[in-house]
Amino acid sequence: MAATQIIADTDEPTARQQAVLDAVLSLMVEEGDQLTMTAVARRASCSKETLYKWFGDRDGLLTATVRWQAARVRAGRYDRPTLDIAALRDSLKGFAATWLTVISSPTSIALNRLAIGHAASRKSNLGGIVLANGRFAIGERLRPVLEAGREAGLLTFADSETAFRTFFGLVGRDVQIRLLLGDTLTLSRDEIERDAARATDQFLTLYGGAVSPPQPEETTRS
Amino acid sequence: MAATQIIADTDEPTARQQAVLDAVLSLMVEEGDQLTMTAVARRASCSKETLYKWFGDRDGLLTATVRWQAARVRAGRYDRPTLDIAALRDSLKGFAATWLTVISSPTSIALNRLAIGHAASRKSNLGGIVLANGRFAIGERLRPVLEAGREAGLLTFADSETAFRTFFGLVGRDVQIRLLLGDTLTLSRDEIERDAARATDQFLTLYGGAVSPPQPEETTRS
DNA sequence: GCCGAACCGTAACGTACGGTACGGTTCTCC
DNA sequence: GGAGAACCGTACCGTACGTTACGGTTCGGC
Repeated sequence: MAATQIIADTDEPTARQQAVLDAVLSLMVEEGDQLTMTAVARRASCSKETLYKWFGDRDGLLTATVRWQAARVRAGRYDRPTLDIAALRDSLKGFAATWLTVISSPTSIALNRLAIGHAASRKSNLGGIVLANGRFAIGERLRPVLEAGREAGLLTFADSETAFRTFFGLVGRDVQIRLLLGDTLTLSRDEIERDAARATDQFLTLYGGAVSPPQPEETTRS
Repeated sequence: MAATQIIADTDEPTARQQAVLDAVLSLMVEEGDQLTMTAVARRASCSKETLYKWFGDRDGLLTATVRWQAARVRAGRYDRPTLDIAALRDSLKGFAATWLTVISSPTSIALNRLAIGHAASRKSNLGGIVLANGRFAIGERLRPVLEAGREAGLLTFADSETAFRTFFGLVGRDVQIRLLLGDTLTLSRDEIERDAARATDQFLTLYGGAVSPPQPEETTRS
């Protein structure tokens, strides 16, 4: 083996390597298609030789980039399930707003496009990594909230996974697929807040226990 | 111009050309990545020269393929809005089941992956075509049903587009993004029927007028 | 100050693939 | 049955890009 090891799955990239991965991300967002090794080397002001020494090959670089972005998104972490309806609503609304913010960000769009393109071929499970750190990670983080709500009698459902998937649908609707397909759809902070509130109210209407949500009016527009 | 015109946007492809486009579709589903002009010519038993004469270039071939598949999907067409709750429920459930069947089909997955990959670059609006014939087409077809339901007092909403987007989310949930990212998720006919019924009941719970849906129980699993 | 490791910049290589050219074959029309 | 168009199969060309190689530079350790 060479003196400098190829970056392993569990290794934390060095600061310089992180800069390279950030260059990949920025290039991915700006150029989309033209994500060549030469372009990455130029953007990151490093040599291609170094790229290959650190990441093995192009797939390794992309995989490291996806992991790097995933680690960054995983930062926020708020469990501590509470027991009153207002806190539950806030918690759900916060999740919804965060999720909408993530999926509508240029970085997420570019990353998902890349992973989806890769899912077409067999090699290197980029799609699996994105799924594990996106859709499934948020599901795992939301589950204790839902189950705490059920134990407090605020929610009624048989399977938390099914309940989460409904929430997921109410929040995301057609946003992600439209953005991925190139639809010019901008979500302002206000729209995200309103959509998050609407989805949360709808979810509570469907899964709320004895307690009824404030008013399920339909005032928000797309 | 050559004797044989390049296939125009409005032209119906000839039978032989349709066979070529079907070859593209099958190749796309089976090989995913390896959609080269040489492979298409081999699969379709035609020469590359013919491909270029008929479709101009690779993008033209892909565009024609997307249009061809879109025309095929657009076959079923059922409006005739009725006025009782049972018919409304059936109509919604039918839409939901059809949509789930479409988005979970290998052809749709491959086609959307291709269009999403293309959306990353600027050239040739494949993503727009897929959106127009998928998401937006079904929205336009469902709108009269929703508005007829509202006029009959069966549904309550301010904006049919917003109502449709909620229905869209309740039906699709995380299915499409998971499939696009390579998750092995198979939907049997029974599961599709149950999911369609669940989504319809949930939608009626949220948007039903004075009439209350039968029982909003939560028995279906994912 | 010297040595070697790490790294930068760039040139070079091999291949895959989009696109073109061309000879041979089939089909159509007269 | 002869001319020409359409088409098949294949060889060919040019380019883009992943990957490798190499000379020059910086930097930490002694």
